[in-house]
Amino acid sequence: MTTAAPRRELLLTAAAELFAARGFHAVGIDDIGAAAGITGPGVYRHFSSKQALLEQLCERTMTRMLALAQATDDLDGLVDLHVTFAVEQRAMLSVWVREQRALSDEVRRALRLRMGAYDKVWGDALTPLRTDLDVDEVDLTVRSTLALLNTTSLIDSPLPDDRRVAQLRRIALAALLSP
Amino acid sequence: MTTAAPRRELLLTAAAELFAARGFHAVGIDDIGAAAGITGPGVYRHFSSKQALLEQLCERTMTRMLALAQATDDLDGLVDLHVTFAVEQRAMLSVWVREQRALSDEVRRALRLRMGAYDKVWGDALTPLRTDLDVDEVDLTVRSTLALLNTTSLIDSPLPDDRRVAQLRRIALAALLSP
DNA sequence: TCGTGATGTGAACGCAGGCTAACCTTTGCT
DNA sequence: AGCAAAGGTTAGCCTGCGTTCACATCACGA
Repeated sequence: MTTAAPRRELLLTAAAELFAARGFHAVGIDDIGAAAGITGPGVYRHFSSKQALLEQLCERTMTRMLALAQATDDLDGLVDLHVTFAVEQRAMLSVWVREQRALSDEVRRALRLRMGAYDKVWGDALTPLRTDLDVDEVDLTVRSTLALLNTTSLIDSPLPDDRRVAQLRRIALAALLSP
Repeated sequence: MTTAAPRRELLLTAAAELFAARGFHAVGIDDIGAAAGITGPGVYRHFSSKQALLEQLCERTMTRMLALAQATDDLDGLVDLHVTFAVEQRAMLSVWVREQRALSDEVRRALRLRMGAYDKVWGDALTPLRTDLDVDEVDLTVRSTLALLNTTSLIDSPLPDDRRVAQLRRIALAALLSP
């Protein structure tokens, strides 16, 4: 018997799946509740609103990613990290990519800031390897590559996960390093 | 004095901008009308519903892109085409990337089919150049690269358009061709 | 000049869906 | 035991917004 996953956790992961599959607006509070084994209004015992749920979701994902990235410092490691994350946390990434605008301005700004810090880690790792590019070009390169990896969450390929990861690593490194 | 743009056109471009900026659900029918110089209900003289408007938008964009791509046959040309398109039609692409799920199943399926045809043009151009990859890997490579270019529409960089285009071309070709 | 179709307007309708209210059970502490 | 807090339930409120209606206006061919 699995250790009782607290309802709050159930709700978060259920919501992530649903948002990823159908989109924030197409998912009702009742759907979220049901997916976690309770009725709609029960959700409000754990989150103050549907938006707040989305915010928690983005917040915690971003925080985790940033922490891991800051503990890594070579580009290879960063690519590995992000690719693995993109494959494992597919749902969360597709939510982040597509539902940002459903967040309050305030929260969105805060998350963008942290996203900027994440980009910076990558930029710092890439800059010494690409002396042929200026700052803005490095930045565009980093952000495009991350966009590639993130949007991957929207693609379903017949490839098994391991080969998918391998191929994505190669593509990402090519995009970053080819002069 | 500019030649009178028919209202229908005005509505389409206005809607594209608005959807891109705020998202389909956050834009009201009144907003769309206002941006084209009429009131909300007036929109229904030209489109049967808000969804139908979105559908037309996606439909026409996809059709244009596919036609252009099929008239091109080398990979360089395709990359040029898509990069240019991504920079010029930023709004449309961001709508396509993020609002697909607001479409009816029927229309979405139809558009996905055409998107598949577009991917295939790229795949056919890439396959002979990447004999080291199998079919599925070629496919993932193509789709990732397209995803990269598409999502670029969401990134704003201080780079002027021409340098942006140049850098994106390089990145895309690297992603496609580096072994 | 009149009739007709195309286009636009303000007012109002209907309803989906997020959220609140009122109430019930269970748990655990004193 | 007994009280409070946590966590669920059903019923219902209420607002926003897509859509419809009834009515003006204009362009224009007969």
